[in-house]
Amino acid sequence: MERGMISVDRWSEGSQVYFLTHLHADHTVGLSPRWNKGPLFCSRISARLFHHKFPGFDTSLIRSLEIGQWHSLSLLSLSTNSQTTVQVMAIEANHCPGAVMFLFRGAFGVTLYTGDFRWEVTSEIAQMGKTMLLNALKNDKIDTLYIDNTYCNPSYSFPSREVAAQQVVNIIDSYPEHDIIIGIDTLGKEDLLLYISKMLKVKIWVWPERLQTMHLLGLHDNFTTKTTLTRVRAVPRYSFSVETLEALNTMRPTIGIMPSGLPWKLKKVGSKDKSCGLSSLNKETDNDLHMNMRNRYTNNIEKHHQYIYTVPYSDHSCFSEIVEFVKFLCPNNIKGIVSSSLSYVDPCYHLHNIYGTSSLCRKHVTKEERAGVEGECKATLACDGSDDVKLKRKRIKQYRLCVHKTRVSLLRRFNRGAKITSEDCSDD
DNA sequence: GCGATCAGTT
DNA sequence: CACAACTGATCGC
Repeated sequence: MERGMISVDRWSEGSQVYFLTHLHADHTVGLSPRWNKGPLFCSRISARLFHHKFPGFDTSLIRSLEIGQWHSLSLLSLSTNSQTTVQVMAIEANHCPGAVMFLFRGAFGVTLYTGDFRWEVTSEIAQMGKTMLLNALKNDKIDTLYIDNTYCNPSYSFPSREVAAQQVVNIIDSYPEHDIIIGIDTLGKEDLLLYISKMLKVKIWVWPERLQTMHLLGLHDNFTTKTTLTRVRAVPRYSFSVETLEALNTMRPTIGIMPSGLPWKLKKVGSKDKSCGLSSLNKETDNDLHMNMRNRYTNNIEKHHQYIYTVPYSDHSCFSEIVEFVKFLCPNNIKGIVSSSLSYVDPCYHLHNIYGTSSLCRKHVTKEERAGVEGECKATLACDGSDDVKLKRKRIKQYRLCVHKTRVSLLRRFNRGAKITSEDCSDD
């Protein structure tokens, strides 16, 4: 962020202080148990989870910040070569447990780094965040907003997580005799699982390592590692596939649910019929009754495979929420955090029209628009050669028999728990 | 043998 | 297709 001074979710360059918004893997690239470049600031929950993710990490480096309170840091200003005070406040990001935004105030002005965040107008937590931001900013304007632009494109639109969670419950309800598999990551979507657990009055199976995380979050009462106790299981997303579901269905009727903000477009022409075959499942007996029920409960939910539903449950803001957020803050400059997505091409391009209604910011916008166009050109240029690059990069694959698992993968497996794909893992 | 990076997956 | 978040392979030291 501030070169040589402050890094947020960046761990390789040299800074005086480091900030972690949350513990998802794409924000901890470069962090390891041996990392020791300087003090690391994060929320209290992230601090608690930190040792679980990086056992052996030098705990004296970790500083947990109280959410909603200003903290002062004395840093060396590289431009004036003298000590300068920077204030920072952690603000609830409403993304995953422990996730926060960081609001900085210093000689460089006011900067807000959102990390990943969800700005759900209906959610109390987002309202708290809003109040917190208002109180913190008072009359100050944000000079630079680093924003989670993951879904910063008008085509991304999805309901609140409350609504999506109910959709999930409805799906499960409509398959009373089925096992249910839900794809999740190592952190996040706990609220969805809790909602399911409470509404259906069942515990939810998670893999052993995930149960430890639940313990650390104080949520373990609603979870178990005993398969016999429940028909609802949350499994690692990377072990969730069509093949997995088909394999499971040879043993027990099983439905997979993938909570995701992605707008899955079901393209299969004429897929909703006998072409799906229903294979060996004896579903057809009660088909009519249940199909009617399912249709009623699950309209506008994507069933993109015979056994798989995707539900628009997202921990990132949808486009309209991003617009709301930017309108609310009206920052002088906007920078997208996510650089890989299409939306990065011009995070401000999609936003510029909202400035049209807000003359206060107009002059800053034109600057941003220019930046956006520039970025777009660069992206286009990069794309021109992409096929070539891809061809060059595409190496001849050597299909060695890899009996040998690397130490890294074994360690990762050990740390995260084995990749659980089915009905194994008896008890804790 | 390690971290860093690439490739591939849902 | 897209994305985030992940695993596993490979590269370079």
